[in-house]
Amino acid sequence: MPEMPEKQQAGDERPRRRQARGERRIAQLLEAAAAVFCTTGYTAASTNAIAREAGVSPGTLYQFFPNKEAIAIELGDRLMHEMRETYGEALAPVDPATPLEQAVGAAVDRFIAFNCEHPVFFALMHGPDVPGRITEEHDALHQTLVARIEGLIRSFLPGAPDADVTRTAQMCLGMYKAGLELVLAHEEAERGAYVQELKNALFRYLEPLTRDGAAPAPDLAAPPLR
Amino acid sequence: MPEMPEKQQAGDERPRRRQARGERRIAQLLEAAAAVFCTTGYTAASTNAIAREAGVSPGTLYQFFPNKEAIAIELGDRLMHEMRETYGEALAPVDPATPLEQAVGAAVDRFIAFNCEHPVFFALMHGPDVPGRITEEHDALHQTLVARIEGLIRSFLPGAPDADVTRTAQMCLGMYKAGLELVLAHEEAERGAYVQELKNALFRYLEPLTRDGAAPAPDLAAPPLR
Amino acid sequence: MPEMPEKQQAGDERPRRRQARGERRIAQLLEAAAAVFCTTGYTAASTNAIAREAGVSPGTLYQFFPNKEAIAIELGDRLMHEMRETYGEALAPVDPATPLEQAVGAAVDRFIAFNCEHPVFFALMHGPDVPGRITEEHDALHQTLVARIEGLIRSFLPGAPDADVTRTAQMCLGMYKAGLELVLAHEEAERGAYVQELKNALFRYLEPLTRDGAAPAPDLAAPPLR
Amino acid sequence: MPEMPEKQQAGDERPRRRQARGERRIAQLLEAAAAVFCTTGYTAASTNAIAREAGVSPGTLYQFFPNKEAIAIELGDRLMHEMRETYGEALAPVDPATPLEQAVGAAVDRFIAFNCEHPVFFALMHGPDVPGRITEEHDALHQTLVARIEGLIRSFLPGAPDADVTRTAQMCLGMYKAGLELVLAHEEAERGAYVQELKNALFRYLEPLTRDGAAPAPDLAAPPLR
DNA sequence: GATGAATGAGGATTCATTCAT
DNA sequence: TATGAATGAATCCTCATTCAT
Repeated sequence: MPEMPEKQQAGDERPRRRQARGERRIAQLLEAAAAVFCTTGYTAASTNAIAREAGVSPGTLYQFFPNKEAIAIELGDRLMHEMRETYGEALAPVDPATPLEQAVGAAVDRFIAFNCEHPVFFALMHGPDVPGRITEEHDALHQTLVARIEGLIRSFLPGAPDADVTRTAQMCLGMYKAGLELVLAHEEAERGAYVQELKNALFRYLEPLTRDGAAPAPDLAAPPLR
Repeated sequence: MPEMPEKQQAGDERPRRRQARGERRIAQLLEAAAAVFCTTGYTAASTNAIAREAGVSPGTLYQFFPNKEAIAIELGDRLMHEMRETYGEALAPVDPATPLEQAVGAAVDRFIAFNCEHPVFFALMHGPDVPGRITEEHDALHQTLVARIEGLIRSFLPGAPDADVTRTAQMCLGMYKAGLELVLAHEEAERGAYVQELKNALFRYLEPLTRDGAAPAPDLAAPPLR
Repeated sequence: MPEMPEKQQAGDERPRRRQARGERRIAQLLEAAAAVFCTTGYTAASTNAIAREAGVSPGTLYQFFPNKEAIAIELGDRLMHEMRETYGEALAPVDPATPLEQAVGAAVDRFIAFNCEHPVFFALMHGPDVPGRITEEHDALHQTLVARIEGLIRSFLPGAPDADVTRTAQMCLGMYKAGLELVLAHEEAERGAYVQELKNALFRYLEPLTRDGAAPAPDLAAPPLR
Repeated sequence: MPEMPEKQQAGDERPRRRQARGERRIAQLLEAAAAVFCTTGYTAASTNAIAREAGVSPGTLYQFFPNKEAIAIELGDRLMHEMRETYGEALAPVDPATPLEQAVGAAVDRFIAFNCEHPVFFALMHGPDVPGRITEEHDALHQTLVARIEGLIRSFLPGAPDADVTRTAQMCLGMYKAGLELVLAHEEAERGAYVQELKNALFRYLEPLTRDGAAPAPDLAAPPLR
């Protein structure tokens, strides 16, 4: 047992040196996984395909990840990390005085820009195509995004009840995803038009909420508008 | 259904009866496929599983459908057919005088009701989880739905340019899908709240369009950010 | 549903005709499995190897057996069936007047003969090499054999308590197996000598039990022999 | 650790210390191997699992053992060594005057006690479950045990021919193994009963041999049946 | 039409072993 | 020495599809 303590105690350098290669491999594998997820979708992606794409043998992949889901989770984590690094803690750090349309517009632009830089993002967000089968990695990503949107919403609606904010955030995320799908499906001018459409939809959805403090929505349900 | 008679010129009865049996088989298979798509998702569904679920041999399945996609296409077609039968040609046959919120509310309710009666609908709408890989059946379904929504929108905006109507319809469908996902993911009161939220989002998105005829939207595009 | 009853009702011919091929395949696969189990042992045997030995593809094997264990179970069942067919319900149908040594000798001879004709028997009896990991098929085989030996013992010791009979039978089976291993490991004269040795051991083990009715063994434990 | 420079021409200390570390590693690995063999069985045990259990990398394992079999061989050797250390050269150093039942009882008790202290013993004794595939380590263990039993038998039957003694020893070992399996498979009182049963079987098997000097067994072969 | 057998490539995963550090 | 990365064949098993009956 006292086999390696003398070198160990210093810190955590030692294990690192070995992992240099490994760390590179992991990055390589995640990159490959991203590519495969993008082209085939998460469900249809195979670990063998990922390994092949990464130019390593299947065994090597399994040295670093126990299975496909673990890869997706790690990928999602890194994506979230990068998003946080790039855009700060909230999706958009807004001061409440910012006009809503500006905040929404900026958030959408960032969201889309981020996705264009990291196309896997989209693939991971959609995850397996079964509603019931929520896998861990998909959910983690989803929850993180919802939390970020909640933060954004709260900066405009400080007093709103949690449940309402969550619901609104979920709805916004859904609209984001739907809009993103449309944006990605088009090009050039049409793409721009869809970007605008998404901004419109979100702005209009949120705008009424900011008019009266407490009530999260002047629901058009019972005696709704007017 | 009497789609290919030109080859069967001679008899009328024989082919009929044969087709009768075939029709039943096909219905059986589609029902089974629906069940399997719902539980495992389209991508992960296997033809063998569908055949098993239908209580027939794999060979029989392939006597009626050349492959998995064909099953999904036929399933989508029938779904669309049924929707048309149930709800008429437009998603909601509206008279332009109907208040928008009412029209939207009714359309959402129908949409959700239809999906609850035909859960495959959701599975098929989402289809394979890759954006680029638009499969035929998914697309057919999608186009049909878009067309229906376009009809609905046109009844409110008779003079709007095609491109704008299409874009709006696409956006609406995306919001529908996103909202449906949220609705299905919750239960009881919360589900109801999400239904309302979806209605709100759609109404608010569409409402400005109805205020001025020509301009599809008093876009917050032009003078927006500032 | 009323798709095939008219042919079905007659009996069970129809399904059979199809299964003729399948039945043959099953026999073929079991034969191959027997060969593989014999050469590589149960634990190390692979389903692919069995399929290869049978000259079929892996998929075919899985059409008939869900996994390796199922093959072993079926193999064991057939073996037991054959044993019953060949030797009757008891391992040796004895009349209590038969001298014990004769009964033992006959039983051993049959046991060995049976094993020589069906070498898998040995492989299956030993099963996976972990004591705790008793697999179903090994256990089934074991229990059946114990039961048969119990029957044999009871014909000599009608009044013995169940627990004692079982224990004795287990011991006999253990000795049988151990002896068989030695017999198979040798050839010619030496093999014969081991056969005799096994008979001796069993006879001497059982002989004292037959001398006094009730007591299963004049135990050499406390004041043993003398 | 500063142990590498010169090959090892002169010093006594240097090599020693190197071996010291190596010895510890080896012991560590063997211990781990024992644990793994016990839980998964020899055939199913993997070198990676052994290394993991030992807390070392696979590479380290292969620095000391060329393969799995070598581990088993070394493990068996050490086991035999320990047995010799603990119980002396013969399985039981008996003076011919000792009553047989006492000698047998003591030997069985020791055998079982040893196995309880070293559960691998059992796993190694059974080894790969194929009769033909006698692996080296299994055989070594087996031969050693047989030799020890031969010694024991000879102390009672000084004049018996080698072949007979060997055969008897082999048979005894087989019975031992079979009995041990039963003993381990039961607990509490039942376990004790099986221990007794094993003693009975061995004693009764050997007892006739001690009655007349020359003939190894008053075989029930020649004038037996009758 | 219907069946069930057959296929073989491909899925995830593990393994004994080797190699660079 | 020791490590951990790497390998690639082999594990079990499934799948879409075809074929003989």
